[in-house]
Amino acid sequence: MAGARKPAALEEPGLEQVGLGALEHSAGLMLRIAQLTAFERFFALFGESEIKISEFTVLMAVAENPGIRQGVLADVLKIKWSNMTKLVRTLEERGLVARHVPRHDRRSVVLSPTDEGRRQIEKSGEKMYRLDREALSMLTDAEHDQLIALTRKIAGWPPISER
Amino acid sequence: MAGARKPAALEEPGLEQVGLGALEHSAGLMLRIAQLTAFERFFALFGESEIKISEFTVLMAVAENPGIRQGVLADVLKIKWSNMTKLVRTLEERGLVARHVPRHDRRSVVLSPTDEGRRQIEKSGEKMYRLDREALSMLTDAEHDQLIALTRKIAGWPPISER
DNA sequence: CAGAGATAGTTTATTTTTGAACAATTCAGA
DNA sequence: TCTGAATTGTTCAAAAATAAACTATCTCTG
Repeated sequence: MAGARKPAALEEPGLEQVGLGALEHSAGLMLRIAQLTAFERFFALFGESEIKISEFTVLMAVAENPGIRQGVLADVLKIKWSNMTKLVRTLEERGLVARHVPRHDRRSVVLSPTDEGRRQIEKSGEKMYRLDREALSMLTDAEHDQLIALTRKIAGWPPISER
Repeated sequence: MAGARKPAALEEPGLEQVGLGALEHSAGLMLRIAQLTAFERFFALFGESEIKISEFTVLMAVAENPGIRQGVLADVLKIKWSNMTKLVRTLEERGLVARHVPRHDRRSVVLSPTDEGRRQIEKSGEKMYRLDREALSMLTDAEHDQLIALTRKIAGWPPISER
């Protein structure tokens, strides 16, 4: 019927006989394809919802770091500042996070979760983690841990043990 | 001066004291952050150029699979069909790939590289792979292999050994 | 302390991506 | 064979992401 024929299910596209030759050793490309696959699967599981996954991620990050500057959060999550502005405004309008301009640096904006925001996390947090893991259910627990270790290293974050 | 303060160099954003709590165990999120980091680094190394990386990737994939249907390639590379249409047209206009409608199925379009396309690959292929590896230079060779194995598995591709 | 330059965030124009509607086939079953 | 559904690809309008210009504030240096 439409352009993309797959009904947003969890099927295999099935590389079949394609094969990308040397391209398959490009970790950058593979990283991207894997990421898109993972998100496709996640969204298929997650379905429609009020809050976007990017918004929920920011909300959770804010709850974990109350008083964080919005630009710092943007950099950590690799969200562009101009997008973060819009995203945070949405969260504020929904009463999930509060923006506050600190007296000592009136250029900046720091964020904290509202009670409603905390409630939202309480309500949906567990589901997020469950679906995130399920989207990657082709990996064993050991492989899952390996993936987290590798991605941390790529992102330049310290290994879990050192924190 | 501008929104993004970093001069597109290879600096550490330096997660510093942030820490995302449980979110750091979301492999989906980590996968995304790692992918964006890797691409950021790749582009910083790669600089300006005639051909976009997505275009070059398609060109190489076509050269590896002459006669492949454009929709199949789109699915494998996780490119939307509507984007693939535009992308392939660009490659055709530059004389790098040829489009051909096979007689037995006149709905479809199959692709093959032109001589000029092959020449382009000859010219730039090595550089691509080098920079791709360099963008992930924080990984050891063993980790790099691990990453490729994991991403293949996520994408639903067979392990290298089985091919 | 004046002022140049840097930093934080927002706004706006542009580009890119997406999704839905569409046309042209092909397929499959009555 | 005929007809309704499915496949393949394109087009186009809407949504999202990006980059560049801009405002406000802060910092540092002479």
